[in-house]
Amino acid sequence: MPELPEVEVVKESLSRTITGKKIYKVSVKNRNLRIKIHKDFEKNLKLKFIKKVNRFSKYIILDLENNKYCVIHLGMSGTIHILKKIGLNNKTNTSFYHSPFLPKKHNHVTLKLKDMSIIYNDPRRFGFFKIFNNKLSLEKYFSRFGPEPFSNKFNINYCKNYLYKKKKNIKNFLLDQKFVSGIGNIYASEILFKSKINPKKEASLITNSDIKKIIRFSRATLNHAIKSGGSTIRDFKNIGGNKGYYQNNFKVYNRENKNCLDARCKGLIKKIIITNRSTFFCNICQK
DNA sequence: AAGAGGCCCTGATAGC
DNA sequence: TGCTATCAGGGCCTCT
Repeated sequence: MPELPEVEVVKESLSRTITGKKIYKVSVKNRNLRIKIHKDFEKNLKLKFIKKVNRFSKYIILDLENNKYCVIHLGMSGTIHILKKIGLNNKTNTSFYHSPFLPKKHNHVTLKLKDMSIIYNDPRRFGFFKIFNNKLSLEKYFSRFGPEPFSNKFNINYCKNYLYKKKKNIKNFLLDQKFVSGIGNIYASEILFKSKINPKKEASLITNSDIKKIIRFSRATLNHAIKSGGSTIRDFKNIGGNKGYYQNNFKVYNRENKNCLDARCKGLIKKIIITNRSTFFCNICQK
C-alpha cells in the first residue's frame, strides 16, 4: 500500500480524528512486527495525550506528552482503522463499536481513546511501532534519511553531487530513501515516465536537464496523488474506509503491453525487474 | 563506499 | 476442487 501519498492521506485523517485526545488503553495482540514491539510500549502510551499527528516520508509520528514520540510504519500491508463507539450494552456494560471495513484477522495493535478505538492491521507484519523518548533520539533516527521531494534540499546541486559517478541505475536511487525520502516502487516508475528517462539509465549519466525533470515530476506526481486520496491497489483505504483514485492516473504502472500514453509515441509499456522489483516503462520515449 | 543479494511475512492469483 | 508457484506497494542486514 503505502508510499508517501498514501501515508499522508492516513496521517491527515488520523490528525483530524485523534489530535488532542487521550489514550486510555493500549492492547497488543501480536508483538512480532518487523521490529518487535517493546515491552514498555503500552506503558509509554497509556494515559498520554496525542498532541499532534505528523508525517515524515512514509512514517507517521504521534507527538505525545512528555516529549515522547510514537513512530508508525505501515510496511507493505499495514492499514489503520477507526472504530467509533456507537452505544452501550446495558446488560454487559460493554461498548459497541462500528467499522464495516475492519478485517477479521491481523489486528495487532489497538489504542482505545474515549469514544473510539484506533486499530492497526497488518497481514505481512512488515510495519512497526517504535517509541522515542525525546526529540533528539527522534531526530537522530530520521537524520539518515534524504530529503523529501518537496524539500528545498532536494535541488539540482544535491542530486548532481549524490549521483556523481554512481554506477547503479536511476530507478534504484529514486527508491533509495537515503537519496530521497517517500518514493516507492509505483511512483518511481510514474516519475521516470513523466521525466522521459529510462529506469535503467546509469545515475552518473543523468544530465542537469534530467535532474530538473526528476525534481519537478517527483513533486507534481506525489502532490497529485495526495489530492486524489492516494492510490488504491489491492484494497488500500484511508481510515474512514474511503478509496484513493490516483491509480486511475497511472501512466505505466501495471500497464504491461498497453499503449504508451504519450500522444506522440507509438510504443508499448514494458515490464522489467530491477533489483527484484517490477518496473514499468516505455522503451521508445524514455531515453 | 558502493553494489548485489537475501530475508522478514501472509494472501491473492494463475496455472496445472 | 486442490495443489504448487509466483508475486505484491518496504527496508533492513550481510557480504564482497
